[in-house]
Amino acid sequence: MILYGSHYIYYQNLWKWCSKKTRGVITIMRMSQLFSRTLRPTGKDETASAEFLVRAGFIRQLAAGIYSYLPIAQRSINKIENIIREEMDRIGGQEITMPVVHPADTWKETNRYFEIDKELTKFNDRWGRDMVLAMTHEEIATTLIKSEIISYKQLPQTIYQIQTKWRDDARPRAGLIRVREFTMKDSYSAAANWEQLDKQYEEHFHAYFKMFNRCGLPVITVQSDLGMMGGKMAHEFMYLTSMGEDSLVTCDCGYTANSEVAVFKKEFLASQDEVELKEIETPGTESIEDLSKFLGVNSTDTVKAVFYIGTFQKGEDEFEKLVIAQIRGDLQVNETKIQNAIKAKALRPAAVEEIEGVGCVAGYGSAIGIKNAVVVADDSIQKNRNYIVGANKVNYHLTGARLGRDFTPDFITDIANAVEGAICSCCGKQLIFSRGVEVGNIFKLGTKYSESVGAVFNDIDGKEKPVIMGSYGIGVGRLLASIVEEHHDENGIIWPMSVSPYQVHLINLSKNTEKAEELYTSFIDEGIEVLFDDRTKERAGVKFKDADLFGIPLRIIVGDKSLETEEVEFKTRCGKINTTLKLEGITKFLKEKIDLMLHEEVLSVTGKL
RNA sequence: CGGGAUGUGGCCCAGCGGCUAGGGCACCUGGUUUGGGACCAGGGGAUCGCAGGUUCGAAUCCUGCCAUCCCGACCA
Repeated sequence: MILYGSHYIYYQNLWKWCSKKTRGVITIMRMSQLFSRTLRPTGKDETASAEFLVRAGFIRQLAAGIYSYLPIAQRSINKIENIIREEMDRIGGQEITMPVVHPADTWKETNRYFEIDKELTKFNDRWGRDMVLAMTHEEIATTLIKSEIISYKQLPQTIYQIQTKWRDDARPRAGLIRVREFTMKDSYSAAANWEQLDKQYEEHFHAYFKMFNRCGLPVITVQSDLGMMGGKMAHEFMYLTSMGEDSLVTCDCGYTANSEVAVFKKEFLASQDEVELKEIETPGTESIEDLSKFLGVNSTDTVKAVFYIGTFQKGEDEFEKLVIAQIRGDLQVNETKIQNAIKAKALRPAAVEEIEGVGCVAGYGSAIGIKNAVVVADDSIQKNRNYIVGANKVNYHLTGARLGRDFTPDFITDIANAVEGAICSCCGKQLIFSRGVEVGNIFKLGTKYSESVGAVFNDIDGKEKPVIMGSYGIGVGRLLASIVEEHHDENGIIWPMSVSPYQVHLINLSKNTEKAEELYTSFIDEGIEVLFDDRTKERAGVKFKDADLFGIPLRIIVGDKSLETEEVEFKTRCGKINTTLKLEGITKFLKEKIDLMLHEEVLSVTGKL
């Protein structure tokens, strides 16, 4: 039914439009008609995925961290999304779509409206109401759960969507790896008890591995920071690559963690008798290295102070306060751990004036005698030892300082940063440091959101309880880029069959287009996804270069020479096969090859894990 | 938010006080070529990021702003 002016036109022979051949002609792609174009090398130093996706005409940048996906990319994206859908549906997920623009109210209820800084974009609608752009959907999913779930009999439930998110990231980079606007698969689970949540979490854990495997991407899981999500437990799915921006540790014993939360074994020393606090002159010893050299002591006998300004939230008010982090001299502090320990909204290094403002002296600082500051100490500082600490006086330190007696931190916990050479706390071996891209994550949220939104249900005992939730994300564009990072050579992309925009790249080099056209239609009729390079004005070299760039796994070349013997050339993009095929039975051969590749890919990626 | 760099036809870059802003790629026309990014001839296409200022004269120098990229901070 088409509307022209005010008249409806009904097609009499609608069935014709749905016939197999016609449908095929509609879904085709001929290179001569492709919307995008390929670009020459730029010579810019870019990550492989960014360079090839742009050059091959998959994506175009609109602004920093904001991209359009062109037709060929969209085909890959659709395949990735469908793999995600299949695996989500398999664990009982139900697909929904939630809005991208939210009234700020719910975000105020959970306090994230105030807690999250500039990354959350806030604006007003025409009535002046506070609105936000969705950076994630916990608030809205919880609101939906609140409205739909009233009884334990309805639980457990998992809903998911594949939706646009906006995060005003301070530093977008590396093409699609780190962007501001992106598509994300996010699921939210609702459970009546913790056992149900554990099961949902585990199901997601396995489903994620399946999805990444099917997309041809090897990943590992690491224990991760809870960050702005809050909650109880979290894992990140990491694709290991040197261009990754996340730093993580692994160990042969199986321990893995994002280095933000990585724990390691700290050396504990023999106890010492209590001595008096004594001030000593230590000129020009602003660093631990200078200090221990000057005094001829080990750096483990010192305690350093690192100063930050923490932003804290109290109700709707926020305030800043100096934070003094104390840690044994040989160790480094980890800002994420500090921020989590003291429950600060934000943390930044303090300026000298701010340090002096509470009576501390940078280079000779400690928490001893300081009132107006939040003090957090690392658990490497032993109660039964004497330490050399700053005297808050230029060129002076204190000896014999004891934890508990001389300084009494507000928090004592692990705030140490795992660095190269750190020892695994599980098995005692050296931790291995790597870099990776976070392609997915899973969180046990617990009742954080259900409590603030009021998503409650009646349990079997008749009592009203908050729903126990989980949240699980996968960055679709980042996944696409990671796949390219993993599968490319110097000439372009080498798609895994499962996510390749097309299965077969049919290249015609013959002036007589008849044979190629014939093949093309027969491929379409057999359901083979084919990209047809039917361009007559391009030379062979251009077509080959473009084909390499596109990275479609199978290639059929129609040329005059092989046609003489009723043959065409067959080549795989990975370079393993380069041969000729009889025209007879070629579609059957290709279909079998495609199926085989889909099967083998999953096996080979699984083998890497 | 700190540090650095760059903005010149669609893309990559040259020009860095002197008059009509230049090349390569891409595009259009014609011809020759035709298996790994062809060649010849002709042609179209630019508010030189924006706004001020200095100057007889500004793409070029100065100031401010904006944008993009890289490093760091930040980030599910």
